Amino acid sequence: MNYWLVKSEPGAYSWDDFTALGRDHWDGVRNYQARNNMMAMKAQDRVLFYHSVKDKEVVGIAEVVREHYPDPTTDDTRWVVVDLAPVEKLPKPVTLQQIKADERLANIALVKQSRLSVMPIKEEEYDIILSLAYDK
DNA sequence: GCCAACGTTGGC
DNA sequence: GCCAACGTTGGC
Repeated sequence: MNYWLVKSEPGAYSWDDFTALGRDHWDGVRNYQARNNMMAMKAQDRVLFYHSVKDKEVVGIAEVVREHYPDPTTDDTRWVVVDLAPVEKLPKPVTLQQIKADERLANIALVKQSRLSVMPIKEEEYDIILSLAYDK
């Protein structure tokens, strides 16, 4: 089991949009590093759903339900999508501020590489983020 | 709304 | 193959 974090601007595509659909393909990734991360995703991997720009917080957990396949929104064969389904909404969103304030999370890509939209998360880091979501 | 960081493109 | 110009992302 691997762990990931994906970003979306809530104005463009929010957690609520995602849960309303129940399942959706994650399209529009046009960055090689992010694409490579998606290609490494396996069914059942856990994916943190992060709202960028406006909220700047992790809002929910999703699950990979279909591994990568060609992006149906483009003819360009370089790009792929995965299918994700919501698992649960976090009882309390974990803000970027909280993540930055926690020294155990100092090395996650969300902080180090702010422009990457699909990134791997270590299991320990995933656990820490969930503990922040559930403890407070 | 601004701008820093960074990825991509294209001229040479 | 280098690098300047340009576009985009996302935090502030």
